[in-house]
This record gives sequence, C-alpha cells and structure tokens, in this order.
Amino acid sequence: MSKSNKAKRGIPAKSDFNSWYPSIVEIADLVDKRYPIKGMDVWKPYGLSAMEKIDSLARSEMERTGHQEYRFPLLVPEDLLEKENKLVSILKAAREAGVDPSELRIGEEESGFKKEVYWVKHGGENKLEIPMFLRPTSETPMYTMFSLWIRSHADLPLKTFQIVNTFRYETKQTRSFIRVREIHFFEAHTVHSDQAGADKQIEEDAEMVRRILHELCLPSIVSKRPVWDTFPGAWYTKAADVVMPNGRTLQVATYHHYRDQWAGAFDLSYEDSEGKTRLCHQTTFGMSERLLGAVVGMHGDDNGLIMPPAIAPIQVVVMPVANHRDERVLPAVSELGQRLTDAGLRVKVDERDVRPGVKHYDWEIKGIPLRVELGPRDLDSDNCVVSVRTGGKVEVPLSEAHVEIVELLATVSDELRLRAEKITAKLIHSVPESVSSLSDLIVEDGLVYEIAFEGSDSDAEALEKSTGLTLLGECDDKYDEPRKCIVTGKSTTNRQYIARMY
RNA sequence: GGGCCUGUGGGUUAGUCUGGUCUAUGCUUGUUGGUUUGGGACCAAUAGACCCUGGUUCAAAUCCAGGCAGGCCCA
Repeated sequence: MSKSNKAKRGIPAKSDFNSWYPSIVEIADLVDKRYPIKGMDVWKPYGLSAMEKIDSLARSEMERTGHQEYRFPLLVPEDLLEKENKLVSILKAAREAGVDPSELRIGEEESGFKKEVYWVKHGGENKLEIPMFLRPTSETPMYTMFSLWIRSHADLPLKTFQIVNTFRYETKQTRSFIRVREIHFFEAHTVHSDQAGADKQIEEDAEMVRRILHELCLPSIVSKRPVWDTFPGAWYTKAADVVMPNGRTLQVATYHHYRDQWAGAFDLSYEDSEGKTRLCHQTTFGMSERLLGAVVGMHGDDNGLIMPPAIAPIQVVVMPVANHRDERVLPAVSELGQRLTDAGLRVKVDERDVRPGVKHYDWEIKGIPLRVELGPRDLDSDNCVVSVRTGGKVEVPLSEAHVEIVELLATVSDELRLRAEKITAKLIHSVPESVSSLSDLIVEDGLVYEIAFEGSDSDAEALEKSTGLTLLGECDDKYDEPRKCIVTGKSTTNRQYIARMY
C-alpha cells in the first residue's frame, strides 16, 4: 500500500497531452494500434461500443428529421471522377475570373482526390480497364444514383444518410480517431427542389450537431469556412470545431450547401409541377470517429477516460465487496444489477475474483461514470456506496438506488459540460480591441485566438502567415457591437478564430 | 516534395559506438500453485524477443547494402 504512487499503468499526465492521448486510447482498450498499417487501428469491443453509441445518436437524429439510411458500394470507378473534376475546375475558373488576382491564394493545386485515395488497379492478375478507388466520401457514387432516382418534384426532398468506412491515403502523421486512413464516417446527403429547401436543411443540420454535441458534453465553435477551405464544389461549408486541451482545434462536423452546382455536374434535375425541368439543390452533412476523439481528449484526466453517460458503453459497474465473508452479498449485487438494468441503464456486474482496488482502477481508466460497491457493511445499513468518476463518493439507500443513480448520471453529464466549458474558455484568448494591428498580436503556443476580422483572401493569408495559425472562418456567433478588423481596420461584427488545426 | 532518425519477448528497456564474454539485462504483463481480499496484496515456479533478405568475417543483435515498417523536422 505504500506503493500508491505507482504509475497508473503508465498513463502519462494529461498536461502532457501529446503523449497522454495516444497512450490512453490503448490503455483504455478503445483500439489496438499494432496493426501493421499506419493509420489503421483495430477497434476493440470497448471502443467500438462507444462509437456505436455515438452512431445511435446520429441515427436517432436522422430518424427524427426524416432521413433514410442507405449503403453505397465502397469502390468507385475512376471515370465517375471526371464529372466531379470538371465541376471543380469550372467553379475554380469562375472564382478566379470574378476575383482580383491579387486576392488569389497561391498553391491551390489541381482538383480531385487522385493523390489522396487508395487505388484498386488489378482484379486478380488482370489489370483493370477502368481502375477503381476506395471512396474518400460518397458524393460521386451517390449522386450518380440520385440522378436515376429523381424524376419529378414528388421525389423531393430526398434525405439520405449512411454510416460507412471511407479511406484516405494520409501521408502525414496519423492519430487514433483524429487522423486515420480508414475513417468511420457518417454522411448525410439531401436533395431539394430549390435553394430555400437546402437552406432549411442547413439549419436542421446545425441543430442536429448542437444536439449531438450536447449529449457528448462538448462545447464547439461553429464557423463558415473561408473560401479556400470550402469543400470542392460547395457554395459554402460550415464546420463545428472542438478545442482540444493542447489548444489545437478538431473539426468534428461539417455541412455543405451545394446550391445546384453538383446537380449541374451530375445531371440531377426534376420536372416541377408546371412540367419545367429544373436543377436540384443539395446539401451534405458529415461527422466521423473524430467525435470519439474529441470526447476522449476533452473529458479524460490523469486517471483515464471519462465517458459521457449518453455514450458510455457501461454506465454503472456494480461490484461485490468482501463477498467471501458474507453470502448475502452476491445475491444482493445481482438483484441490484437487475434493478438498474430494468431502469434502462447499461450495467456491468463485476464479479471477478480480484481485489476491489483492481476493479476500481480498471473501470476508472475506462471512464465508467458510476461505480457501485456493495458489501456486508452496506447490507447492514441498507446502503450502497457510489463512486462518481468526476469525483467523490456518495452513500445511497439501497431501496432508492435505481432512482438516485439515474440522477447521479445526469450530474456527471452536467459536470462534464461545465468542465469542458472551462477548459475551452481557458484555451481561447480574446484579442482585445486595443491590439489593432498584426504586428501587435503576440501569439503563444497552445492557444486559440479570437479576433475581429473582415478582409480579403490575401489579408487572411497575411494573418495566417504572421501568426502561423489557421483561420477557422466566420463564426456563427457575431459580436454584438462592431469592432475594428485586426488587419484592415474595417468596422465589423465578424468574430473569427485562428488556431492550429488538427 | 526535401532532410534526419529508429526497429530487441504482449508493453517498456539494457546491450550496438569498440563483432566473441549474449546460452541477451531489468521492470511490467501473462500462466500455474499457495496465502490473501472494503481502493493497485504477497511468495514461489514458469512462459516469452534481436524487422526481413543478402553481404563482410573464423565469429553478427552489433559492421555494410537493399527492402519493409515506424517516428521526427523543414517546405
């Protein structure tokens, strides 16, 4: 017992986030990174279960808003990409023609995913006439089919989604859940008869993101991405970013308004009620396992993960204590376990023959919100002891346990939200108006900066160059009073954030 | 795209510079048995590794070449 300072299974301190994160995902048994391809982890049951809970949140949002689940093929023939490439280059040309050359960003390379996808070029020994690639996202395969399905205004709106794996050939450093080569991806694609329908869809997407992030107890910054960071072919892109404890932002959700740009490329049109052919308007909405990455990174602590109750694979662990001394214990434990299960909770009864301390540490590392101990002393006093993962122990009357534990879970969620807000607030530095030029802006590593900014592409580039940070875009949350833009001095209510992005 | 570095049991690590004493070290983990059991118990026994291919040499974990895998830095 004098060894209580023994390293907790080698978990580095969370303050050293860049070592803590990769360690914890393996120690908590979410994934095994030893598979011999970088960026492709093996999902272990615990991690997979947490991810499935997140998927369920997304599915229930989809159901609530009238989307239907599909599943499209993994392989895409190369020639389908031509439509997409043509679209992207047309848009690019249009943008360039309408914009002052001095405002153009250099380095916008040729469009398409060619370099970022995995290619399938052989079938057995034979070279394929038309190579195929593994989907990096599914616009191309889906819209090809949509154009067959949609003929009349009665077919609209078409609201679809799928949860599938997508692939990107990442050459940069990979990190579990955050930057991977095989992505557990959620994508919703909708088709509308006019822009107003798509506009409404974007609002609905925003609302869904808010609701999901609320369940995950994650605060976020929602911004409209700058033009150069807009998804290829999109009219505009909005994204939700979560600030990780090391001050880097993690994009966890995006939604794109395509207007009728993609529809033009994929011949997505319908006959309206007057018999006229019109182009469709489209949106997409994407999320991924990054949500789990954000949960891990935001809520975990020196002792391991902390799972938000909404997605905790196990919400309550019930463990017998000193059952070798008292035969009443085991029956009481299984009765309590059953009662909690009947109350709709995800419960695990841990009857392993190991010391209680081992069980506590095991479940603590995995971030189980509540641990219930039940032993002879508790039986004598008609109580049980509940250890709360966010801190503290509570004695709860046995007869009321199923009610009180549900309430305690809610307090864990509240506490996580509170902590996450605090962590985020500490990481965001609001640049005061007195800092009125770029040269006065001193950037410290590990922080996100909030600034008033309204300028051209080249102003933005200057801003990014001088700070070494990336502009997230126009935040949805505007300033109440106009402020001076930090680059141009123009008066604006545009709140923007600059940060190192993952 | 350019440069640098690394590869030893499940994890971590010593040995590599200077080839032989390596039949490869420590910790941790696993397994078995016993004593234990209200927050990481103890004792004993036991299992488990030099990335791959080739070269140099009497002799290679160690030196050389290539491959594969991984990491880091800069554009």
